[in-house]
Amino acid sequence: MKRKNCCPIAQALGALGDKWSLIVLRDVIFGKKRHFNDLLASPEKISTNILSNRLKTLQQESLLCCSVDLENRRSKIYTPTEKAQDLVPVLVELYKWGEKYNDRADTAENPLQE
Amino acid sequence: MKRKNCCPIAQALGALGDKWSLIVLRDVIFGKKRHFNDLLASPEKISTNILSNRLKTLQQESLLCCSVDLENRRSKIYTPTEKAQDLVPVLVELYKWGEKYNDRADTAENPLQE
DNA sequence: TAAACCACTTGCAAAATGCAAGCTATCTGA
DNA sequence: TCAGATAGCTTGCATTTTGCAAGTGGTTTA
Repeated sequence: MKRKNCCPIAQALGALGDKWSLIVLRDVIFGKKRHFNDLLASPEKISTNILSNRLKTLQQESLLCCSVDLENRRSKIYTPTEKAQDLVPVLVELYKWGEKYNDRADTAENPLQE
Repeated sequence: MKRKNCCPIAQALGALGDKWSLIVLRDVIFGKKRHFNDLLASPEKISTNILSNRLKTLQQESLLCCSVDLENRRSKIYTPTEKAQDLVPVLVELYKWGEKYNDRADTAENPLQE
């Protein structure tokens, strides 16, 4: 969603305010996932067409860049840009909030641990 | 979207990961908007049915509470809960990110100024 | 008491998401 | 060398969410 001429929060949500973008970025940034199938394997069960679409739009937003794996040419590598790395504080605050109000945060996985 | 047994980020996005929830919360928290028509008037142009639906789901998530304006009984007052106030750091980080990567942050409104 | 106001609801179209199957290029093992 | 496996998709179609416009029903104001 294009949201020019509006407040920075709305601008940010124009790029990130959907069901999957921040999940994908979480996995790329914290989970260090780099391949399509890695991202597919997340517990949130994104489907292939949505993931494919999200990877495209995130590249268009300059949040991911894509390169070919030199040792395995059928494989592509998705890496977060600096713009994506700058979302770490957002994700950390989301994490803290989710943890505080999550019914059972104790049993959940923790993607922030490296 | 219910997302039990999953990471806090996904949990948070289950409540907030749509096109409008954080916009509404931004206006209630920073814009101090309290009435249906105030929220409708935001520059992002939410439509009445979506706003109505969002106000319901945000109440179900315990993010907003609703009361009747005692001085004007046709009017309802929506106020943020503590759970919603705890989103301030998330919104602030989103604001900073949006500002950094916004084409024209200079001309935008600033809902964080009170 | 008629008109305006506030907070919606309804109907319908368009866009996003979800599921399953299939497709193409690359690679691996016999 | 060639059948099968693998990686990264695409396609088709159903369901859900969003978007727009018009209408509704109490409340208040003139």
